[in-house]
Amino acid sequence: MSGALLRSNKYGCGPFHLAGNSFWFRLFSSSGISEVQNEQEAALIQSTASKVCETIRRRPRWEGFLLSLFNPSSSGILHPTCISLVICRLSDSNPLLALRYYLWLTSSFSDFTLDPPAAASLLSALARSRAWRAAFHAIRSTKILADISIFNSFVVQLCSDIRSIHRDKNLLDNLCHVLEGHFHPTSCLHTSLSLVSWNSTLSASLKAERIDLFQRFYAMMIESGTAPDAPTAGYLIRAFCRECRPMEAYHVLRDLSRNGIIPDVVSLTELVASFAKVGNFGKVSEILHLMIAGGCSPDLFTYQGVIHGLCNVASGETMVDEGFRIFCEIKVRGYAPDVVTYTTMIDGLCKSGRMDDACLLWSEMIAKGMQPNSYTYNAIINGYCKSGDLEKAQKLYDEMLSKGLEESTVSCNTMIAGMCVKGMLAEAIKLFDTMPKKGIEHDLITFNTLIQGLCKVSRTSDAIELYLRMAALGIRPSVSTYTPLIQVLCEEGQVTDAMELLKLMEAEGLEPLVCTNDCIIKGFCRIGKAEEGMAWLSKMLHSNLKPRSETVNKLVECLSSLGLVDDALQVVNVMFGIGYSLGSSVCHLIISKLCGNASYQTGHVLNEIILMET
DNA sequence: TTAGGGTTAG
Repeated sequence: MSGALLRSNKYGCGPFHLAGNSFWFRLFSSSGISEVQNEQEAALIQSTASKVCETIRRRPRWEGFLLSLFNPSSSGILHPTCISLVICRLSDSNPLLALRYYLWLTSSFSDFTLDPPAAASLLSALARSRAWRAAFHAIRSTKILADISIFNSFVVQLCSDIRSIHRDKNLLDNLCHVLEGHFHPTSCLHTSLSLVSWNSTLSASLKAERIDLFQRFYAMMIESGTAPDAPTAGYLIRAFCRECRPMEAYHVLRDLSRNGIIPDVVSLTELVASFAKVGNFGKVSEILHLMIAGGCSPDLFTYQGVIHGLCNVASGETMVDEGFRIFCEIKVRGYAPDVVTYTTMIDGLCKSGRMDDACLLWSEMIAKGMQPNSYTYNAIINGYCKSGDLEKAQKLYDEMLSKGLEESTVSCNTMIAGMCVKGMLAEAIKLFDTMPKKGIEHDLITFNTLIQGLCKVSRTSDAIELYLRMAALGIRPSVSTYTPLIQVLCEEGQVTDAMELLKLMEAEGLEPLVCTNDCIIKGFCRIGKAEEGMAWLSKMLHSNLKPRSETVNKLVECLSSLGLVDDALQVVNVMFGIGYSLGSSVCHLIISKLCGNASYQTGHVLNEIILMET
């Protein structure tokens, strides 16, 4: 009985790991007792453990007097079984108190280590109550992780608590850091985590969108000699996809399939979607065939990814047709498109201007008992905004609200863009102003859309005011913020201000669009500073940027008007080099200037111009 | 027992 108590008690706590010179060891050795030898002692330890728990629960700052309340040599308070009992009991009721007791022990007795079952009990109690920071405190400041099995269950518990991981951005970093310390060559812990634990770290990193951590966990896993399995390969494929490296993911798949292993449908779906997104439909088709041949049938999500890629505007209209064909085909084959699939297809049709087909699908999904959600509404509202039917867009917007679907930054941005396109700036500004009152945040797109709208109608100072407001809100401007501002300033001849903005833009590490350079040159022409325009052109050419034909024509015209015919001819030469031709009015202007000045013997260029004219 | 998909500017 007494032996059984020592080996394991009803709390699952085994014997305390005694260092040779520990306080308790000396205490019992000196009295000739090294084990709990009878039931009387067992009862004493039980009783002391209960009293210690009571004291810790009820009295604040017990650390200062606990040892004076319980005589170490007669109460058994420092007996390993007693300590384990206290830890386990406190862990059950109040894990943070258990941790406090544990930290008190480690700080009071330098050679103290908790026995693995009690350590496991403490850590799992902290994990159960999601006290991850406290758990990491225990891990970092003590030797609590001496046993690998404790580590394994801790890792799995932490990695499955995605809510906490999302809430506390440092949790996975902490885990990675602890693991790196433990698997360091100088560490005494050489046994690796289990495959399940490693996989859970990879899965959690993906869910937290922390590919940097994924790579570190994966590197540790491989270094520690753990062989990856099919789920590992699936996670690896997904990690490569997230990094926009589908070819590397594809190579992982190839290596696996050579060995007859086909990863899960989720990772293959992500790979298919990645290739579809970049328009590599050859690879899409290859993987779909591989899936079917390997017995891992593509599902609705897989085809959804394909259709989404095909409907992408960048892919062009014919691809939307192909997307629609697949959408119809999968229905025939027994797949039941859901709200997301319908939304994707409706959005694709809207973006290619096929509003009638989009409306047919809209009715079809409702007839099938599916209710459009905010994504579906936004897609079709955007379609009507783009096609200029703002009345229909507004009607659907109101319908969306009447159905209890919430307005969002996206829905407001869509309407603001639609209003701006129609020149309804007052309405756009009104909607913009009501957003914060409704608790809807402005974002970069909101500001960019409205700034562009204001610039389009030359409300430049209002646009600049908005630009300053967004900066004050801490929203970092993007290239799309600056482009319309610089353009309108140039059009108004305020080239100095435009250059100021350009400098700000470059200071923020933003690369101006090529057309912004065109605006600057035309701006210089507008204020009669053709030579500065020419200098800017030369800068563009040195940077291998191709100006627009219209821009160079303007520059030639301006230089000619100012009588700088030599310069004008130089630019004409550049134009011919690029493959541009002179517009007829500019041509007439330069010829008249040449004829008016006999000193210009520029036969070559003149000949070319005359040839071009005829 | 579950995972993974869709909407806004340029």
